[in-house]
Amino acid sequence: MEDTFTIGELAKRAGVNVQTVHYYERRGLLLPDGRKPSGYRLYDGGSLKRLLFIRHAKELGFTLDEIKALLELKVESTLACERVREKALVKLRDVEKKIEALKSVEKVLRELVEACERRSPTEACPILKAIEAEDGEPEKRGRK
Amino acid sequence: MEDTFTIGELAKRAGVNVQTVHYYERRGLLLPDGRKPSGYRLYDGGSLKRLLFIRHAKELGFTLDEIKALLELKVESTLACERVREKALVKLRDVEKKIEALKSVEKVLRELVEACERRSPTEACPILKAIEAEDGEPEKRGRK
DNA sequence: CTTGACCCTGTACCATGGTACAGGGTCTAT
DNA sequence: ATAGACCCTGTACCATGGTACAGGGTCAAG
Repeated sequence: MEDTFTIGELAKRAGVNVQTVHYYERRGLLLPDGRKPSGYRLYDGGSLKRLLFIRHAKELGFTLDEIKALLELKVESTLACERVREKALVKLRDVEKKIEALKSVEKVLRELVEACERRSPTEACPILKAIEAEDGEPEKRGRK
Repeated sequence: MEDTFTIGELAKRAGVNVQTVHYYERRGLLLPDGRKPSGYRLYDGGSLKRLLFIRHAKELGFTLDEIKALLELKVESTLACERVREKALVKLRDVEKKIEALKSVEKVLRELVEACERRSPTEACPILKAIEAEDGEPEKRGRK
């Protein structure tokens, strides 16, 4: 009936390690529910859920600070849903942007690799040539 | 005809700042072509190309260590092309994997936001519920 | 010949998300 | 009652890619 456990068990159940739980505590994301007289931290099922929440949110690309904010929103639960949705939406736009950026990188890399396969044996490496050439700001030379 | 310039000019032409050039030097990516008697570093057009190469390769998602390896391959140029292609290919697979991971994150976030919009006003926030529920390892309870 | 912009070296610091270690105390099984 | 596994606090360290600052020297213009 005492469904409380030590930090080691909590960590194992959540699939993180003990120092990480300490770290989250330092960062204000997860406080123990109590302490034994010896000073050992005690956690209950709610803590485990919270820790799993942290882990899952991290997988969705939220930073620890963002997760902290989400956890704080949970507390003032009723009005929070709209704000949670907004945060998720912002994160969604973020993720979409990252995907677009990576896709253009992917395209360039793919073209480079293909150019490399097509090259005649005497030519210099087209990948290196291409990376050199690809330019951002022309910036005319001539001293300032 | 002395087409050499100081670190400040090099940095400006490449669009990075001076400390970054120092940093790349510490990391072994870009050494000055010489020094003035005063100790001022001198760079030439080749350095600029090299620095731009670094910048572009970074945009393609290579780390500084990987870029260093590419630059070293350039030196032993002839046989290098195949190895450059392999590195680019590895990076391409990397990028593809990142895109896939982000897409599944995108999907989850999108579903959450949509669920949130559909929810009846009395229900708790479905995003928070979903993040809690989403589980990795069930790991039956009962102490070890 | 002084002022300001630039350069030098060396070191420390930033964020991010942890990991590791030192020097203890506690708990549990044998 | 002692070994080994676990816990405590506090601090330092890791990678990554820089940025900033201190305490100087140099260079060009006016």
